[in-house]
Parts: sequence; structure tokens; C-alpha cells
Amino acid sequence: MSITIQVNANLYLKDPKSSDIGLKMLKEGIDLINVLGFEAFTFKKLAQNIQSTEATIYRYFENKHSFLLYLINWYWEIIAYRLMLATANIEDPRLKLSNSISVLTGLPDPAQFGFIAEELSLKQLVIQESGKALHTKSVDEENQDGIYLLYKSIVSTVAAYVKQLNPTFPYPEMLISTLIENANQQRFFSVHLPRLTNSTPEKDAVEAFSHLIIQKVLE
Amino acid sequence: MSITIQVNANLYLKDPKSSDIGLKMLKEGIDLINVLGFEAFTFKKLAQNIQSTEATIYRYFENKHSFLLYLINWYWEIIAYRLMLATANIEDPRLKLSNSISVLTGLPDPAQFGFIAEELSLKQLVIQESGKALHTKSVDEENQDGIYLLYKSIVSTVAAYVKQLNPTFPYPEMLISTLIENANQQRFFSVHLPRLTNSTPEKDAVEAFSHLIIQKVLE
DNA sequence: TCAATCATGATAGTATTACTATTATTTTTG
DNA sequence: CAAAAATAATAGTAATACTATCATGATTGA
Repeated sequence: MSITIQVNANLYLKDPKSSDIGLKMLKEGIDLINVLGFEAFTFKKLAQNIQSTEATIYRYFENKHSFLLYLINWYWEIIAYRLMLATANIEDPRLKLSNSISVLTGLPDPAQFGFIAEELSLKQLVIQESGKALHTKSVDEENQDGIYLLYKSIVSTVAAYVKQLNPTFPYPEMLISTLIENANQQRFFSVHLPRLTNSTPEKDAVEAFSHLIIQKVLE
Repeated sequence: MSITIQVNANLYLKDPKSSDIGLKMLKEGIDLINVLGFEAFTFKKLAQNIQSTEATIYRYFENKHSFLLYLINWYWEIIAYRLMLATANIEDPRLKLSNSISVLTGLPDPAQFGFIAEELSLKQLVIQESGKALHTKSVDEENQDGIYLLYKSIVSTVAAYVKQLNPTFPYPEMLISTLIENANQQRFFSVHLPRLTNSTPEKDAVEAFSHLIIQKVLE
């Protein structure tokens, strides 16, 4: 059995996972974006952090936008892997859906099987920066290049469980994409604009809210 | 009757609505951001479009980030005004909530009373760019300056109707902020990533979806 | 083993951006 | 109509997002 999802080759010029310096770019890049924010993040600063040069980074990634897309795609690969684990060998679509909602809207537990070291910092990055990757003039072109295939396939898979449970429900994809996007948004609110939410970093309520919506809408 | 919509004074150096050239900045600025995207938008280009200079624009706005915040705040002023119209003289909290959800998640109708000329292009801008205004390292500072008071008060007001209808519902603010943010997100998806949604530009389903969620969650 | 190839480093350069500063000119107002 | 205020014109700066070139050190394959 293979669980590896093919990384979209349009996301890099040279596979960063194929060399030490490439791996350092990813690891340090995540942290640096989380510290500085994507606007203040530059390849020059990243190069200094990994004792390398701008030119070398440019040999791996076309530009800093591509670098961000790569990291976000990596996050979705992890999520897709965890979705697969969470739904394997389960027949009941209700349970498949419930487990999927937990993966998509819950917080990763470092103690659980299959936890990936970068998962927490990548999630942080996605919460803070993924909107900037998406809301650009180049989104259609990137979609054409298949950059969003993984995200779309995740929504499609989970929406299919919704359809199984309630074949007449008119908004399955909208329901799932709403909950996915909202999970990130609410966690941003909980830190920066707490009056917009009822979830806190200490007592996270996003997953519970998501399960409630699913249950009420499909009951 | 003339309707003037007042924007938070921390958002400008000199009130752009107080002069012809200021009004041109706003009007042309919205269009230019919609055409170029916020990244490619510059004060230099805006100055050329309104036959003025960068220096003049800098006398009105501290920087282009503030300019974006100003425009987004203007949008929320319009929404707050329409919310007030839609709930005035209504006692039934169920109807107040329903009308509010329509204002917050529906599409503005140019034929309706109180329609403001810039509303459609501002809404377009908010859909495309509002995430970039929010997801910055300066969000906490801006929140401190009261930039998000209006948005928070809108969520708070509508969440209060939810509490009236169902005092034990644990997530009123989260429910409302979810639906507000989601309305913009789904409309972005409907244009650029249609497989993530069940709404289309031709047959918009976002408002109907939002009412359904409210109804199911509170019934 | 040695040359060819390849990845990386070091360095330089460019157009653009996001401003700041200064002075001239026009417009408003008391 | 003079003083003040607003705007225009112009110049300048540090940083950014790259591109280009060439040197060097490591890897490989004959």
C-alpha cells in the first residue's frame, strides 16, 4: 500500500525534499514566515538563516509566492494522510464523516499515531497566511496548473459522505468547505479578535461547533 | 435626505470625503485595486489615474495598508447602515435575525432603498482583499486603535438576536462570524474554485445556505 | 583516478516599491 | 488681496524581488 501523494511538480523547480539544504529551506522557512509574517519574509533572510544564498533558494522555488503555495500544499498532504487513517476500514458513513470533521477542524495531537513534526507550525502558517496564497490574481492560472487538486479532492471526498447520509441535501461541498475555512478563521479570531468567537486558545470549541453544525444540518 | 457614512478617524490622516481629490482617491482606488489586485496596486498608479501625485495621497493616508483598511471599514459602515434599516421597528427577534442574515450574506440590490453607488465594487474588494487586511502582524495594534470596533459591534448585535431566540446556544458569536466570513469566501470559490461550493454567480446560494444553517441550528 | 558534471556560493546588478523631503505653484479663505 | 493651506513637481532612499555571472567544491561515471 502506498500512502504517498504525488507532490505537484508545478510547485517547485527542484524538489526541496531531495537535499539537505532544501529540507532546511522548508523547516526554517515555516518558522521564519511564522515569526515575520509572509510580507516581511524574504528569500534573503531565509538564506541567511540557513547559511546559504538567495541564488540557491531561487534554484528550488520560482518565487516566494510559490514557496508559500508549496508549504500550504504540504499541509494539505498531511491532512489528506490523516483523513485516510481516520476513515480506513470504517463502513458507516456517519462515522466516516464524523472522523473526517475531527481531522479537518480539530487540533492535531502530538501524541497520536502518525503525527508529523512540522504539523503544528504548518497549521499555524496556514491559519495566518493561506488567505494570501489564494486571494491573488494568479489563482485561476494556479488552479489550471492543478495546484488546488488536493484541496478539492479532500472537499469532494468528505462531501460524498454527506451525500450518502442525506442525498437531498443541496449544499454538501459548501458545507464542508465552510467548516474547513472556518476552523482556521475562528482560531485566528480566538487569538486576535476574541469577541468574534466563542472559542479560546485554552478551551478550543471549533471542533465541537463543527460537529454541532453537521449534526443539526443533517439530522 | 442624504446619507453620509462616517469612517473611523484613525484610518486617515485627512478625511478623503472632505475634498474632491480625496473622493476621487476612494472611487478610483476601489476600481484600481479590483483591477490590479492589492499587491500590484500602488499610490503612484492611483495618483496617475486621478491626475495627482503620490505626495498628495500620502497626505490623506499613512500608507497603502491604511487605505485598504479605510475601504473595508467603509464597506462595514454601509452594512451597519443597512442592518439598521432592515431591523428598525421590528420586535420579533426571529425576523430581526432573519433580516440581518439577509443583509450580511445576501447580495445588494441596486433597486432597493438606500443603495449606495460604491456598494457593489466595495463588496467585490472585500471578497478579494479583506483577508490581506486582517492577516498581518499589525492586527493587534489596529484592534487596539479601534479599527475593528464596527465589525465586532455588528457581530455582537446579531449574536444578541441568536441569544434571545436560544439563550442556551453556546456559540452565538461564532455562528454569526462564521456566516459572515463564509459568505465572502463562498463567493470567491464560486468564481475561482467552483468545485468547492454549490453556489454559482448565476444562481447564488450563499444566502439560502446561511438561512438554512441558522434555522437548523436554532430550531 | 581523473575529468566532466552539477550543486552551491559569492557577488553584482536592475527595476520597482514604499515611502520621505523639499520647493514651487495654485487654491481657498478671512 | 494677503496669508494660509493644499496640491504639484521633483528628487532621493533603503529595501525588495528578482536575474546574471562566474568561481568553487562535491559527486559521479568511464
